[in-house]
Amino acid sequence: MDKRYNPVEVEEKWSAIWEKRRLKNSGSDSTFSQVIPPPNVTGTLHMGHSFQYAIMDFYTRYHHMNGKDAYWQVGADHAGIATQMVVENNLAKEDKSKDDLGREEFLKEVWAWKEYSEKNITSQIKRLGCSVDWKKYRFTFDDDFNKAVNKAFVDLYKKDKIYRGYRLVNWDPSLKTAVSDLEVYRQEKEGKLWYIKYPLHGKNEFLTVATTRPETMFGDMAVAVNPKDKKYSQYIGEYIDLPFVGRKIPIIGEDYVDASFGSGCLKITPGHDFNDYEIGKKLCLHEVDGVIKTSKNIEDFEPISIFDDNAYSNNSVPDNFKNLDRFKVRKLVLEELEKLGLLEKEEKHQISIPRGERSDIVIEPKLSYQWYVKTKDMAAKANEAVNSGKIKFHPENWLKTYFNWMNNIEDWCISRQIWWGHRIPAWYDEDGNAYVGLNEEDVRQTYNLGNLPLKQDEDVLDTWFSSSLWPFASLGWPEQTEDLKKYFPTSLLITGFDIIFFWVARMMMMSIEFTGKVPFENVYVTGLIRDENGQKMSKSKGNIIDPLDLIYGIELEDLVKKRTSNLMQEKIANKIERKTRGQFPKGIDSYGTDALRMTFYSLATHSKDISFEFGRLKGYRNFCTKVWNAARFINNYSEYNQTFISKDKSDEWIYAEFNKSIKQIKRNVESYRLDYAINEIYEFFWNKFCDVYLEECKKSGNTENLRPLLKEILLVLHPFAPFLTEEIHTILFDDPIL
RNA sequence: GCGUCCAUAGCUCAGUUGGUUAGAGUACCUGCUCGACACGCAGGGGGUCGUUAGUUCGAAUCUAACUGGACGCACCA
Repeated sequence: MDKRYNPVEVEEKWSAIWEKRRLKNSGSDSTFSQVIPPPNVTGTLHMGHSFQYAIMDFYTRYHHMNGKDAYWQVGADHAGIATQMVVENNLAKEDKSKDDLGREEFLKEVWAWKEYSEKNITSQIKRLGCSVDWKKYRFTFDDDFNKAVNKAFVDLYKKDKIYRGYRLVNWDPSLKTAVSDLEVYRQEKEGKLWYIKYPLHGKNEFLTVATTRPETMFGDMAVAVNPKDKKYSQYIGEYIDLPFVGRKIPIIGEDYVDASFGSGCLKITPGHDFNDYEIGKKLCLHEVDGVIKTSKNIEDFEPISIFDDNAYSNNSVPDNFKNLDRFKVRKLVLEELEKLGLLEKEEKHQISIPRGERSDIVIEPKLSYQWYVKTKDMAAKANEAVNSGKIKFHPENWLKTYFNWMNNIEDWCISRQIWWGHRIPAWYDEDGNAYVGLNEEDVRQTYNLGNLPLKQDEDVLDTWFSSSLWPFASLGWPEQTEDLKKYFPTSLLITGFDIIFFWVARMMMMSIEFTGKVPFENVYVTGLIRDENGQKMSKSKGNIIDPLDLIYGIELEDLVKKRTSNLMQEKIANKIERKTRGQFPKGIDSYGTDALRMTFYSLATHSKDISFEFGRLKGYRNFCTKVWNAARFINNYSEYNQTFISKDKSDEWIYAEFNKSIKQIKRNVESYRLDYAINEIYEFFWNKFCDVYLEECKKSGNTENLRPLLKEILLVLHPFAPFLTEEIHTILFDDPIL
């Protein structure tokens, strides 16, 4: 044995062995199962993945060693929008767009990328020593999974839990697709509130409306005032002549209007604002010969849409405002209003702008046909499972976050106007009637359509729709496979708090819907890995650490290159380079996977942000060396007991301490406190076993118990540091642990 | 607006039911090349536990207010 432990060599050896095997306790009637949150095939894995996989692997090995039939389902996610964006960006570098290629050719490109990314990801998972069965690998867009997705869609449709609706959605003008509420974030910003004078019809008077979005005035269909507002209530029933357009729009009374805000008059633009849409719907606003009318018939409701898919003004606006970007329209509208003397004033105003989480572009509410899942009933059932204790959250306080969202859940828009994803299993005839079925043949038979020309829906499903089926579909559903029977519901789900709504809640709803069972019994919600200052790791901040660089180490020049290449803004490269050189003047050392794993466990506290810190990593690398050297020392004694037999006070003491530690560790592991657990074994090994017991043994010469005790310790340590312990165990006992 | 979380050593964090002198890793200081390990050993310094008031025999821990910070949800045009 070398004086220093060389993790890289040892780890490469064992990970190559482990990737070919499958942990099995087939005789056991008690199982432990979990599914991997399938990583997106968008590139490579980051620290957050490594962190969570380290914990998942811990639990898999731990339960396996405790006699359970432990199973960890592995796989990857096709990640619709995210992956499509990566491939589109790659094409853009060659000055090509997806439309140049066409749908079929483009999808070929995406599949090629998927292969590339998948190879990276799987090799990384293997390198971390994850005990998964690679023969059971699943991809959310493989053929069987596609069937499961179609079946889920069709079943929900038949149960009237999926419907198609024409309404306002969050439209991403850069991706040109609808996105769900969750995929929109709000940016707080200082904006402006413009006061615009709207001329009253047949009078030489004006009503002043206040708006943050003057460009949408072409879509105005009413002006609303509060009926209790004495200043304006007399105008209810009169009309406005909408400037530029000449449309006659009614002045209506609406309790929703806050008389004290702005001018107290609110312009109603049902085609471009969610609140206005609701008001417009209530009054069934529609235009007849340049006049907006109200009615009691919901069929009449017809909002005016003034932007196209790119958020450029369309034919519903006057000629000189046509075919312009919405922000240019705004500028022009303000200029023209000014010229007409209709712009009364502008005020500074705090606004929150909706932006697409992927594209960062300002979301434009847009009228369109989309598919929706009715969520209220499903959410109620999921909540019931939580309330009855069938699903437990760890730590529990995440329940509040969960309920906060679930109790106010809205229908889920699941259609996306992109190409990479599960095509919606709906077919249309020439009149636009939709038929839903597993495939075209199924549709023709079910609806008795004969040879009627049919065209499949061009849209694909939200990625989270397929992800929500993952816990059971990855195990074989809708087939009643052995795996499904044995490992479902799964025991544990380990995931970050950031996807409780996106994923955890939706898995719960879908699982109960389709299997009648909860998807998992326990949810261990982890924090998110941040840099050493608690900052989110991102390419643009230049603070990304690749877990592989911690395992293998990296030269400074390579690290600088890695951090400064492919930046969106070239300007920040210098800053990042300086920062990197300052922080890592000698590059990054090689620490090995076990040290990294143990660092992750020690950081797995119950806080939301987890600052990754090199001090810890160094400490655990030192610990690995310590364990190695203790083993090397013990290996020098050729006489030893087969099992631990207490001979003196020192023996009794260490064995009692060891048993205390084992008990603590068990307790901590079961309560999802791996930070306590790792600390316990660390402290026992270093402070008690090495510093005290080993020294006592040297003095007394009673060294026969060292070897059997080390063997026992290695077993306890194994799920924390699998490579190191396997190597030592094999050297000293000529036999691997697992 | 509603809600959640955080503030403890230079740094990053624990503090598991309210109970001795508040802990760990790292960094720092002083000795040690003495046969496992200098990625080590033996010592050491370093904290008014964000502020204030309260509950209590006893508070880092419970309560309230405040200050500073992170985040989630819903939003007034």
